[in-house]
Amino acid sequence: MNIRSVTEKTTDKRVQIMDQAIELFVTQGFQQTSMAQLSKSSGIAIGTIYHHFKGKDELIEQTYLYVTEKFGARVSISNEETELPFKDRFRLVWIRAYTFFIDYPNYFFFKDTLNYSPLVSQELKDKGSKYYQASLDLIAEGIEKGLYINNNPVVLGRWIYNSIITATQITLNKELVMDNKTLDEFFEMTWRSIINEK
Amino acid sequence: MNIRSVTEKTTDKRVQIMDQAIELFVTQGFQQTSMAQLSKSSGIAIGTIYHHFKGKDELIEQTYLYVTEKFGARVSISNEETELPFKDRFRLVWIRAYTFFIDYPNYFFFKDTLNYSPLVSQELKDKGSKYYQASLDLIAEGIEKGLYINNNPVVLGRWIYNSIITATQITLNKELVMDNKTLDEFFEMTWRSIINEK
Amino acid sequence: MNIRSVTEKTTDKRVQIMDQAIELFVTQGFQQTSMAQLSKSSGIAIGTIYHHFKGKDELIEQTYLYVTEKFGARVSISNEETELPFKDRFRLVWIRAYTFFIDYPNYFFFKDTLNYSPLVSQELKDKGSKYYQASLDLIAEGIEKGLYINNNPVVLGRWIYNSIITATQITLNKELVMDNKTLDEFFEMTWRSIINEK
Amino acid sequence: MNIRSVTEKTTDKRVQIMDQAIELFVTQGFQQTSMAQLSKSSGIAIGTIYHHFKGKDELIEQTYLYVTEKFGARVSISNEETELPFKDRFRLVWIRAYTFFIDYPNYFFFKDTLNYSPLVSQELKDKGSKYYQASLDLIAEGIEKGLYINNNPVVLGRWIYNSIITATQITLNKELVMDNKTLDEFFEMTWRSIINEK
DNA sequence: TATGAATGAGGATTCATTCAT
DNA sequence: GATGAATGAATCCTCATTCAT
Repeated sequence: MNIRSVTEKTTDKRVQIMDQAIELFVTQGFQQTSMAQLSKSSGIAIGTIYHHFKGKDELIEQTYLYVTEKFGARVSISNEETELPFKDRFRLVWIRAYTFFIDYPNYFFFKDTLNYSPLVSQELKDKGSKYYQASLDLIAEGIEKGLYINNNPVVLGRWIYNSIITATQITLNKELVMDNKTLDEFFEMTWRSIINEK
Repeated sequence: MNIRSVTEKTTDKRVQIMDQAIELFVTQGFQQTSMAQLSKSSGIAIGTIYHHFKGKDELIEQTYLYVTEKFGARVSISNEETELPFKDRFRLVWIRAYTFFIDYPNYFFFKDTLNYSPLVSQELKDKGSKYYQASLDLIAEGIEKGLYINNNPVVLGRWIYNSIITATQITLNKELVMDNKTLDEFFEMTWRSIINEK
Repeated sequence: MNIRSVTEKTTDKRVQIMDQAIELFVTQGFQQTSMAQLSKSSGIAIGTIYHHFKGKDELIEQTYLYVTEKFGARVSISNEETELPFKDRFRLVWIRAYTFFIDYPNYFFFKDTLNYSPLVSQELKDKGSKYYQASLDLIAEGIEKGLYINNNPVVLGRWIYNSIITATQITLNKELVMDNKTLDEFFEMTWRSIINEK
Repeated sequence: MNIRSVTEKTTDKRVQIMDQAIELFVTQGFQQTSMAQLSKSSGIAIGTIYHHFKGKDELIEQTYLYVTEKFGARVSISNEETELPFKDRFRLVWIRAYTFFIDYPNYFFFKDTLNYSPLVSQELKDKGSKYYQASLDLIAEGIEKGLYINNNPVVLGRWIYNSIITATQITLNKELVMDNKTLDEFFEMTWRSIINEK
C-alpha cells in the first residue's frame, strides 16, 4: 500500500516552509507576504527557501499541490464503502470535503483564494485534480446512471463544489451555527438541485 | 426623481480613471497594476489621479462602488414589473444579474476578485449592497411568504449569488454554450434547490 | 551653428548622475559599483536615478554616448583647419585625441574598459561613432589619395586608435615622461607604420 | 631539465574546473559566472571546487597563470632557432603569439579581458610575465644592439603587444580575411614602425 | 486643477562561502 | 577528498506618494 506523495521525500524544511507560507498567505494575502517575512517567521534562512523553491511563484504552486493532495486524501472513498448506495457515497464525499475545510480553515482559504488567482495555471489545476480523481469519477458514475437533470460534468463539478464552498463560508464566517441537522439540510438542498426526481 | 450616484459630480477624469483602472486591475491584478502604469495608459498625469483619489486604496474602493452601482441599476425591478408573480420577478432578477456579467465581463472579474480580497472591507460591502437592496428585499419577501425550505437570508443570499456566479463562470470560460434553454435549466436548478414544493 | 547633443535638454540631474557614475565605474568597475552607492555618493535618491535611466544597463549606455560625444567634439577639425596639408590634419586629430584622454583620464578609462565589455553592443558603438565621423572621414581621404600601405579602413582605424591608446596608457601609468618631443616621436612611429613612403 | 608548472600536480579536477571556468568567463563575464553555475556545468560539486581553490578570486588568478603559462610555452624560441637573424626570431615570436590566440580564441578573450580588470594585480602580472621572459629578452636584445628608434622597453613591449592584439581582434571579428600575405604585411607594419632604418 | 520629477522604504532574488556528513 | 544543503548580506529594481510649479 504505497502512497506516492509530493511531500514524500521531504524530511523537514520543505514542509516547514510550506506550512508557514500557508499561514502567512491566508492571513495577509500572497502579495503582502514577503519572502523576507516568511524567512523570519519560519526561522529558515531566505537563501534556504530559494534553495528549495525556485522563486515565490514556484513556492505558491508547490504549496497548492501540497494542500490539494491532502484534500484528495481526505475525500476519497475506502474499499469497504464502495458497496454503499450512490447517494450515501455522494453524501460521504460532500460531507468529508466540508469537514476537511472546517478542520483546516487555512487550507480552505488558501485554496479558495487561489481559485480566483492567475497564480495557478489551468495546467496546475489539472495536475492537482488527479488527487481527487475518485470524486470526479463519482460524478461520472451518476451521469452514466442517468441520475442527474443536467449531464454536463463541468457544470455539475462546479455546482457541487460551489455548494460545499458556500456551506464552508457560512460556517467559518459564523453566519449560522452549522449543526448536523442544518448541514444535512444543506446537503439535501444541493442533492435536490441536481437529481432527477422520479 | 433624484438619483444619487457615486459618479454624479464627475464630469470626466474620475470615470476615465476608474474605467482604465478596471481594465488594468482585471488584466493584471491589483498589486501588479502600478499607479504609474495607470497614469500612462489613461493619459492622465499621476498627480491628477491623486487629486481625485486619496490613494490607491480609495481608488479601488470607489471603483468597487462604481461597479456595484451599475450592477444594482441593472438588477432592479421596474414599477410595472412589481405586479408580476414572485417566481417571474425572481427569474427576472436572476437573469438580469447574469446578463449584466456577460455584457461586462470586466465588471464581473473585478467584482468577483474583490470578494476574495482583503481590499474591500465589510463596511464597504454593506455600503455597496444598498445599490441592490431591491434584490435582497425579494429574498425577504419569499421568506415572509414561507416559500423557501431554508429561511436564513444569509444562506439564501449566498446560495443564489453563487448560482449566478457559477453560470457566469461557465459561460465566460466557454465550458458550455449557454443558450436560452440551457440558461433556463440552470435557473430552474437554482429555484428547485431552495423552494418548498407543495 | 546648432550643435545637437544627447545632453542638450538636460538641466542637471542626468549629467550629475552620469558624472558621478563615471567616477565610480572607473575606480571600482561596473559590477562593483552598486546603484545604491551611486545614489549615496551623488546625493541623488535611487528612485530618481531610475526615473532618468531605465536601469543600470541604460545608465552605462547613455554614459558611453555622453563621453563619446565629448570625445568627438574635441577631435573634430575646424573650418579654418580644413585647408591644412593632410599630414598636419592627421597629426592634429591624433594629438587632440591623446590630449583629450590626458585631460580627462576618467573618460579614457571608462571608454577603454567598455571597449572590452559586452555591456556596449555593436549597435551602440556605431551610434557613438557618428560623433567622430570627421576622423573616420580623414582615414577615408587618405585611402582615396593612395597614401597608405594598407588600404583597409577597419585595420587602419584600429591601428591608429590603438596607437593613441598605447601613448595614453604609458603616460597615465607614468611609465615615461611624455614631453612634446617624445609625443611627437610616438606620433611619427604611427605615421611611419602606415604611410607609403615615396 | 625540470619544467615547473602551475598544473603539474593536478591529476584532473583542477584543470577540468579551470577549463570550464574559462569557457564560462569568456561567454558571460566574471561576475555573471556564479560558482554554482560553474559547479553545475562542470559536473563537479561546489564544495570540491572550494577544496581546490580558496575562493573565486584565487580561481581567477590561478586560471590566469594557467593560460599565461600555455601562452609562454608557445611563444618561446627553441634552441636551434637561437642562431637565426634577429628579425627572423622577432617575426617568429610575433607570429606564434598571434597564432596561439587564433588557435585558442577563448584564451585570447580571457587574457584580454583580464588586462582591463582590477581582478589581476600587478604582482600577478609580473608573476605571469616570467612565462614569456624569452620574449621580453628579445626586446632587450634589440635595444642593446641599437636597432629601435625608441629605446624604452615598456613602450616597445606595449606597442608590440598591442599590434598582436589588433591583428587578432581583426581576425576573430572577421573584419578581414587574414591570409599569410596579409598577416605578413601586418607584421611589417609593426616592424617598420619601431625599427631604425638605415 | 493639472503636472511629473523626486523620494526612499521595501521586495524578490542571487551568490560566495561554510560545514556537517 | 567529495558533497550539496544552508546561510544572509548585498544587489537591482519598483512603486505609492508628495510637492513645487
